[in-house]
Amino acid sequence: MPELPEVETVRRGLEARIRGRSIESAAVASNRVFRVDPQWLRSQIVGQRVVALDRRGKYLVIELDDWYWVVHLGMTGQLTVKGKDASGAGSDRRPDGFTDIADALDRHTPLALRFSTGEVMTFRDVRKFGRVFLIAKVQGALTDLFGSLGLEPLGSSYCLEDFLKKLKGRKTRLKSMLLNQGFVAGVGNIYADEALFEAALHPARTVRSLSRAEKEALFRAIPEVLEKGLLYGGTTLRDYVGSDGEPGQNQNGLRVYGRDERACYRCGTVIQKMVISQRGTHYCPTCQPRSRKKEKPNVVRTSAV
DNA sequence: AACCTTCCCTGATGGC
DNA sequence: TGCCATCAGGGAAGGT
Repeated sequence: MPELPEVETVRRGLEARIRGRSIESAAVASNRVFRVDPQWLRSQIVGQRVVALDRRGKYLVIELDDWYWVVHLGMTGQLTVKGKDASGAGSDRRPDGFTDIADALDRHTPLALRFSTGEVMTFRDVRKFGRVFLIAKVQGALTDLFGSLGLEPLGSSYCLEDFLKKLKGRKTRLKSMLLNQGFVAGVGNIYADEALFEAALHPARTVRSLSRAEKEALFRAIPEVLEKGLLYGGTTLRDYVGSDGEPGQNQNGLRVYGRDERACYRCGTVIQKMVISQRGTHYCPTCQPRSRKKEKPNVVRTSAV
């Protein structure tokens, strides 16, 4: 599930591989991921150069000469680049393995393009929860798309004052708040659970039940778990791969997500799973008590690590 | 306005 | 072996 660390890993990979390159040819197939007419998109991006790669929350922004080409990977989206010598070259084939760029399309791959240098980039999305936009580069062009997004947790703009302002007057549960991109952009189901564990907060607690110290703990925990995910190249549970096609490694470092019925690394208690906002939610009932922590927390340590 | 629920979509998985 | 139900979840849309 591509969340901020996964999207940022893809962005960095693309930065190294396609920035400055020109799109020589492209193929698109009708697919619900396109939020613009796919043939129109194709006609507009061919001949354009990749000027920059940016990210806002879970959105990847591929800046072309005249367009912002915005991609959201949804649940299973994969944006990968293969070098010109990456696949078996037949006698009648291009060095990249495709006679025609349209040959790179398949049932789950509605978009493929070739750069002037020979690399081929494809967008694959099995479950079609991804989205592709093409927006003209004019002042405020991305406001419609990004205007409602919340704080950017890894940016220098991320500050406690704004965070507290966002939480003010809210009654929603912590897990729901973290999943809502209007509070903090880029957190998804996995990192929400990890952040709540890191902050020692029960996911079903409400925003208004938090003490000042607890809000500060959550404020700090969010970028902490995202940075860790980024350090390990993202979390791969099933579909996620970076732009090089390689999975991430952060799944090995998760503290609670997917660990229900196993022992908490911190205290040994069995990790529980519940559903909040229709999402599987994992937590340690000892480390993340539902009622507010006592003045003198008495954490029992039954196992190391 | 704030908050919650439903729905989209497909492959993997488990029960029988 | 095959068939069917269930599960996973980001975010838009609809409901309260």
